[in-house]
Amino acid sequence: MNIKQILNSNQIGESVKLSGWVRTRRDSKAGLSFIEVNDGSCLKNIQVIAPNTLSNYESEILKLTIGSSIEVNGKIVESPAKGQSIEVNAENIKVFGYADSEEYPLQKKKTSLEFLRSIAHLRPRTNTFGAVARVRNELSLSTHKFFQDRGFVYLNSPIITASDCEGAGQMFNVTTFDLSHIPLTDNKEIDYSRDFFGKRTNLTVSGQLEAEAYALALSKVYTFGPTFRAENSNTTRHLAEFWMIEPEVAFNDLEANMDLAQDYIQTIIKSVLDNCSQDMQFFNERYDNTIVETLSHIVNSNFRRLSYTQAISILENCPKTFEFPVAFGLDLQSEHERYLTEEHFKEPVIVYNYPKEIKAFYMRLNDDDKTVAAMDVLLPKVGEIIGGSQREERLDVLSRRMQEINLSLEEYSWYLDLRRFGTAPHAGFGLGLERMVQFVTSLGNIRDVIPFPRYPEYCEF
RNA sequence: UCCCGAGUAGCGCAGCGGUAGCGCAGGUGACUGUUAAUCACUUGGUCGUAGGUUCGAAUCCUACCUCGGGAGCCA
Repeated sequence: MNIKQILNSNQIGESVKLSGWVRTRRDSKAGLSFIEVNDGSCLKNIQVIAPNTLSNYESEILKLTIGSSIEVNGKIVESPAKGQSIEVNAENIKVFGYADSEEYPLQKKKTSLEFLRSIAHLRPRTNTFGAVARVRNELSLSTHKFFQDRGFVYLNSPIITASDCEGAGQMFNVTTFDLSHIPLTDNKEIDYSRDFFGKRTNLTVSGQLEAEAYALALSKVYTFGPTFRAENSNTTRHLAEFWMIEPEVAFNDLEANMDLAQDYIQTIIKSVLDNCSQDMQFFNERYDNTIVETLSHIVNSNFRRLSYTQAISILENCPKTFEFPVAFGLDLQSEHERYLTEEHFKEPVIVYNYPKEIKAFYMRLNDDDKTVAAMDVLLPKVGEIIGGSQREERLDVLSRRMQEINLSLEEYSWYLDLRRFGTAPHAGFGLGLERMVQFVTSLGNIRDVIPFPRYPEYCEF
């Protein structure tokens, strides 16, 4: 049994075997040692009582340090002391490995998240990172549950792609070239025809285009995979490698898309509140004493929906002065989004119908010919957690918009085929998993909610 | 990439022109069904790097490096 099961079972008198890592050891002159063991199954440790009658008490138990790994066989008993209702009386303890306390960096003391980032291979052994890992897992699991329950098909969109898709930012080049001897054409340009795929290829920045192909066949699909952006962005909410969830639904319009986004966010947050209450209590106590309340509120109330035009109007008429100008046609800056969601409404906000000039070519042009059916879901603190839209399903309109921004119709012919043959209205969005984890755990830096973060100038472990 | 801020013992920090200190961790001892145990003692630092100013620099100046926060880009 793992420690979570033992603590929940309350089977007094039962024999158990448990394994884990020592969080602390206290010795008593009464002839026993208290060993708190954690195995990551839950936030809580279990207290193991090691009597000095154990054959290896002097030789091994008294040498157990924080971080040592052990296996315990013993009996579950009621604890005579305060602090825990049950504990395990050890009948034998096997030591797998010690952790020299002069060298092991995790001791009973405060450590900063920045320092822990430098020991990312050991930080999962802390309360915070254990809790983050479990919450992240719950968000992933409930994501699959949410979509599966609604008849979506899980789609594995390609990681390597040849489409220089949607200008979603700088891409990582994928090549097998010997970079010190790159083949050149007669014009001294890189000869990608001699590369592995015979053309220039990159890591995906979005599975959306491929998801559209499958949505226009299976009706409802979602992708959930790694995404790569080579943008030189150094912030608390950007990573070069992150995980994105992208549902795509045929016959949905923008309204249905917003409904889906809200339902999805509320559902996965609720499942974290329901299934990770101990971890959430920890974040509430240690990081943000309003987070559980905030999340509960979000689960139970509709997101505020307003058009871009309405958002501009609110910003123009608000008493706050902004660093960046506010006007129709200009994109909303971070400070504007934050004002809307953190100060004005103090809850999640969905802004929709943006000017076409500031949004991607595939977003459906509205009848006003000025705006597109785009939507961004904004959350307090993390900002944009979802970007999505109803897609342009009209072949002529889509072709025209692509030509306007000089996209090659030939290269995207397969994408245009989707409109050429049996086109249908459809919509979807992308949600950054890490931003969701960040929001739910209330941790300030996205680098602390992914096991091994990758960002400019940093790819350790 | 730009704008701020910070780099002092393993970790968290104070010192801000006179030659380095506190807390925690570690070590030793005492005490204890203990619980971030407690108490006493104790190890440990060429103050990010390289220059410069000064009789004298952790403290002032310059450059660089690293980290953090904010901005842009976005998920």
